[in-house]
Amino acid sequence: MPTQKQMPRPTTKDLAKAAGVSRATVDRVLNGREGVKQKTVDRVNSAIKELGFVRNLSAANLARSKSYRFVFALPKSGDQFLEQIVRHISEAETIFSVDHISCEVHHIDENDPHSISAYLATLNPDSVTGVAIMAPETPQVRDAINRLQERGVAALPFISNQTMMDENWVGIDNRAAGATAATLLGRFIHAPSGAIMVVAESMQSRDSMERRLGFDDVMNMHFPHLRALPSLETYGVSERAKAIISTTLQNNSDIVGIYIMSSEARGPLTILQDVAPDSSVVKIAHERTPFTEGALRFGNLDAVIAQDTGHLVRSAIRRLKGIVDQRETLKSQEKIRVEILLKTNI
Amino acid sequence: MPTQKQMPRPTTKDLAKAAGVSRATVDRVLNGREGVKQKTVDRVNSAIKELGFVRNLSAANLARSKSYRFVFALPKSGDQFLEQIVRHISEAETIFSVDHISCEVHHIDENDPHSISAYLATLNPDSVTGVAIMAPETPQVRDAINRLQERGVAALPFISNQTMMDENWVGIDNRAAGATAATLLGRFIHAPSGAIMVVAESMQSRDSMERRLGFDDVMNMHFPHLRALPSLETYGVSERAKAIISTTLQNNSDIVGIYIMSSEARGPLTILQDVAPDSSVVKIAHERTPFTEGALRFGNLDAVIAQDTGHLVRSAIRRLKGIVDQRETLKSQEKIRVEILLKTNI
DNA sequence: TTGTAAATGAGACACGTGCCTCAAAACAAG
DNA sequence: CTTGTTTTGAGGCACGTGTCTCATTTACAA
Repeated sequence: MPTQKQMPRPTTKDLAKAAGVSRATVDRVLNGREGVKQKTVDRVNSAIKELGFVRNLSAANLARSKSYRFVFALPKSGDQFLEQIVRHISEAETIFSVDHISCEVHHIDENDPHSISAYLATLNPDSVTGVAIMAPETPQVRDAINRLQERGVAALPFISNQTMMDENWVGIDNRAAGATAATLLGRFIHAPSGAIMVVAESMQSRDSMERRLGFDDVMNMHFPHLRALPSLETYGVSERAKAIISTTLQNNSDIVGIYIMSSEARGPLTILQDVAPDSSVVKIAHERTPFTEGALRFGNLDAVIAQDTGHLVRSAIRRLKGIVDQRETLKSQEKIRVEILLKTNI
Repeated sequence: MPTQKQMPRPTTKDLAKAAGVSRATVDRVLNGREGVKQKTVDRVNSAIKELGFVRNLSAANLARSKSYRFVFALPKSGDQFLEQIVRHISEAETIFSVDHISCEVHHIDENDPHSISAYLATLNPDSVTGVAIMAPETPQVRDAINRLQERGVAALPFISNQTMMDENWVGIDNRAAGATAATLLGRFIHAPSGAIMVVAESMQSRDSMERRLGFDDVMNMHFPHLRALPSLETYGVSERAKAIISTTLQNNSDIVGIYIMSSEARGPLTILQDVAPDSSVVKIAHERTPFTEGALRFGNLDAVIAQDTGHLVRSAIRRLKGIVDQRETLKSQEKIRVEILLKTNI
């Protein structure tokens, strides 16, 4: 029974001894204080490597009685998807409280980049450790994010993507999401030909555009017998939605599939059930909400493309904390998956 | 700008003051030492509620310089699924090291319940904090798990389910997984009728049985035009697999779909490609591995039903830690999802 | 009332790190 | 060499909790 010796982790004291300096100097190096000769810095750093020293974060946070205060800047509009997110934020707070993390939701006007950037400008490191920002991409917001980071507040685009943020955001690959919707529609539809209605809230947003791109890619490539119609934009107004949806249905008697791209499926789907209650049409929507779950169960939806909102929230928190602590986060854990929900795996 | 006051969390000192006792007594109550009058215990407990006191785990662990040592008891057989798990265990170790958690893999002979229970009997709280056990259900193993817990070692069934463990295990709902496979097969197959071949490693295991049950449920209910054949058991032997698969193909010329139920898809799928390379047959397998990913990309598989191995591992670690710390874990986070992978959302 | 056991309190030290002060040592420039 | 500056060391206190010891108080039975 070869039980490995349980070597305790080296401490700053061990470090000091190994580097032949005092604990005070070790502290100076570890916390980047100035007034240390380069040679000494090097000596300490190589001792760190040699011993495999990692600072004990709990002890450090205890000593400076540090706590993390994160803000989620979310759009005002209260659709079910956002409700889920808010719910998961408070849920996450309970489990992250052991790490002294607290979270707060701040509602922003997603259509007013100026007010968003003004709000972000008010945040300072003393009161807020980090922000997760869900807002459409605009130059103002991007600048505000950069300035936040310079000021020492961690900032992270959340769900809504921002160009040039590349790896540095939390959310799904929307192109893959659209492609997945197309694949499912294509394979679920048995008709030899027909049209597919695509409903969006607005095609202005980067997310919608990417979804549509991925959708069209797959449609053109693999299902040329199906005709994807131009995206209908509801602008979140139900009268308008009703009008354009019923017009489209009238003008295209061969509709065999419907792709609801927006994160709020309730409106369009309810209208569809009013206008065309029969329907052997294949229907796919986005995001898990109480409504889409119900629709899946009752067979009013055939599939849902979703991102796990709980995971989104926890991932954002972990990554904000990672930025603050200057630690890497685990990529494989933080990747948000494009989930497919059927009646059987809700 | 209503900045909330950042009230620091109450400490044991505050508790003592509030309860009108000394810190020593607070400690006696908090850590369940005896020799405290019931009345005093009550007084402290109500003070805890009143103040909303939660002990600072990092400080506590620092004080007793506690660290967690978890063992993953995994089958010997080295299929790709297990390799993924092992990989994710070492990956998880890096991110959990900040919590002073270390993990170790111990290989067990999954077909020898006696040796498994003998191994588990050797574990004691001094060297091992908790074990995640992946082993088929047997009375011996179940007993060994119970005895572990009595001895103060956290124990958690892992991936392989055990009856009566109910909520207390880490893994997917295999019935739902089977049902999901059936739904996808049913909807992907456009033929008006035909047979479906079902390949398993063995139907002895609880997991296989549950998958088959869920599969048949959906098949019978929603796709009566398809005929699911009896499960073929490969016993992990490739000669046998080859024989029974080709026989089945010969005897059923109308096969339109294949469901590979085992966690190792490579064997059966390779054989299929040898025996029947053309194939417009719809094929679905389990578990994400380098092999199944490749097969999805090349179109040799139409879908994969998977459980996120990284999530499985991290969930097990969190839950073991939860048991040790006597804290609740977040159900919504620990639920392992039945994932559907297509070419587009790998 | 006394004796004894049970219950509680007071205090110290430890865990690993941050942060501060003050003195000592090393170094540079004149 | 002296003077002034930079670099380093020694040491202490703090963070919140665990775990001792020893003294003191309280409760209860004789």
